[in-house]
Amino acid sequence: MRLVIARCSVDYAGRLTAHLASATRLLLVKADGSVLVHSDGGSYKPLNWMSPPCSLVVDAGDDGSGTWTVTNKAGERLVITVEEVLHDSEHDLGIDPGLVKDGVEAHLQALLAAQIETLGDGWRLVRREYPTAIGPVDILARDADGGAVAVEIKRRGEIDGVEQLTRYLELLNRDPLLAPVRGIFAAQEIKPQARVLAQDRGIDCVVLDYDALRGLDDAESRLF
Amino acid sequence: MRLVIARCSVDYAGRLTAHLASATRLLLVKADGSVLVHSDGGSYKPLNWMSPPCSLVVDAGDDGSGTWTVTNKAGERLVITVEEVLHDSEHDLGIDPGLVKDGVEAHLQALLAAQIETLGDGWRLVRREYPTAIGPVDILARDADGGAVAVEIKRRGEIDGVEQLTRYLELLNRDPLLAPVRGIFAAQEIKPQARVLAQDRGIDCVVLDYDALRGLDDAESRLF
DNA sequence: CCGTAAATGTCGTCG
DNA sequence: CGACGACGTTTACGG
Repeated sequence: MRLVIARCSVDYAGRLTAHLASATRLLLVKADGSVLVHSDGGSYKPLNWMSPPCSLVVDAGDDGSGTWTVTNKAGERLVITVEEVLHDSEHDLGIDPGLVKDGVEAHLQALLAAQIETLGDGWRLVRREYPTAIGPVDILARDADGGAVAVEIKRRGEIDGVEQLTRYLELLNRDPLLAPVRGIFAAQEIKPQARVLAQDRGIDCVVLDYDALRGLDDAESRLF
Repeated sequence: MRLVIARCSVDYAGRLTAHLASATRLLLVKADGSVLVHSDGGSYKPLNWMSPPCSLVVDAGDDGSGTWTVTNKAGERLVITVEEVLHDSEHDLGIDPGLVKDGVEAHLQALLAAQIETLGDGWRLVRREYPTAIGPVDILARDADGGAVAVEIKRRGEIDGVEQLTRYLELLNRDPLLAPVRGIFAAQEIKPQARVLAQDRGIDCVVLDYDALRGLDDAESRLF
């Protein structure tokens, strides 16, 4: 990894056209050839960048001033005009073991599938990721009376999730072995607009308590 | 901006829980207190980070080893355990003039509005950003027979865009002065699933040629 | 401040 | 490799 602090201007031409006027910035060159241009503010997103795979050609004099040109196969082009170099260092980082995540939607789905009776007494899991022509429904279950129920799970329940479940329900209800299929929209948090839309479509909303689900799961695991 | 190359492990607890095993990485501390943890690969996204506003507390010995704790108001927490510091430098960057963009969806919309006859002979533009209760439709037009047409424009046409247009059409068709309103889904590229859904809803799909639209626009501009 | 839509989205997964 | 949905999405914009 190469770290350069330089006064520079930047031009990008690719999926859009963009320009950065001259200022002092961090130029970060990664081992895979990718380049990030960071300012001293904003968020984690660089002002400008080129993602790998790409190739960097540096045309610079002894003082470091000159032109960096980064291109990729799609013909996107990032041109950095370096006027003055204030810092330049190279570092060997090695390979990163990578991030381990926990607590996302997949986990919610696994927990709820394992504890489907949370939704109602006598409920049974048919299967997770139940396939339809337009994609899999998170959970298909049967209620105590044997009626089919499609469950869509989100961390944050917004309008798109209700639309998604609506499409699934429309398809599932064409299957005479399943119809009528009820819908349940389950999320840790459900936005008011999503709730209204769900209600309008006859879809029930359930707010999931992640900690409680995890706690129950731990408790049940310990019974073995 | 402070640049630190260090062997470290990282733990994040907030919207999810995540862990990075010990390895050599770049720790980037911006003037606003935000912290980015970058490896020597991946893309512009850091392995882990904390966005501003947040506060950093460093508890370290003379050799730099110790613990960095970054917290924000929402109670999210990023803990960096520094084992060894390989580089540490501070740089004054000043304020950045910021990025100037060109050539996004707004431009597509302007071009298509100026050349609405691209969609059909005798078509007239009613207005861009035609307001509805749930937000503005990109373009409202009248075809050669005077029938109302709502146009939704995307750079990449995916399923969400069709849903969006569907909601607009539902509302517009309640207006007796407009109904019946046809829908057109226009994009530089339309995904197969979006096309299928659009067809199912009676919405026509149009693939836009950005270069051709721009070319026509330039050609017409030159006539003045 | 909330809600919606766009993004040079990026990232995983699965066919 | 492409399609699709999630994301600690982030970011910009409008009410």
